[in-house]
Amino acid sequence: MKNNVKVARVQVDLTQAQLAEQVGVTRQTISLIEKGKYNPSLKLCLEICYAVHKTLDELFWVERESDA
Amino acid sequence: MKNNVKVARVQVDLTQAQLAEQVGVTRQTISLIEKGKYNPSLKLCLEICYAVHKTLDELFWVERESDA
DNA sequence: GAATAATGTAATATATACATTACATAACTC
DNA sequence: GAGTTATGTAATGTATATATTACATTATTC
Repeated sequence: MKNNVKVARVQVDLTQAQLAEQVGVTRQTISLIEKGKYNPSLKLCLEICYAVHKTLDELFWVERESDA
Repeated sequence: MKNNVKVARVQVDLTQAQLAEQVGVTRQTISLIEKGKYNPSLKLCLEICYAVHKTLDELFWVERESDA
């Protein structure tokens, strides 16, 4: 679950803790999402988008892996 | 969790069952997502995007509700 | 370089996405 | 209108996203 949350968060000058509070989750959840270790819910993805002023595609889009 | 999955699915001429099989979930899951009763995971959202040839923003973006 | 802030991460608990099974209704075809 | 296909949805079980608590490590600041 690679994504661009960390870069976008730093761009708007928020710490993990601040972003977490804005979107209503814990700091640990933000950390794990940035590390790609969680598969976040759509709702949480949208909240993060709003907080850092980006769209879903900008933060979370990944091209399909070439078919097996 | 309003979204545009149903319209996009019909455009590529897939039934709920066919889409479900392509993305690796059950038909019930697709039905509930289309009905807006599930908050799907990012991974599943991406799989659906690939199957119907749309992006996250096209299928799942919703503007932030005006702040309270 | 000590104090503080920011981040990584582990252990355990809880909520919920999703599966499974099943049945009911709606729409389409003969 | 009977048979089939597509869809809605309920009950129960399982996997996992997320919370909570806690501690360690890595900047940053004085």
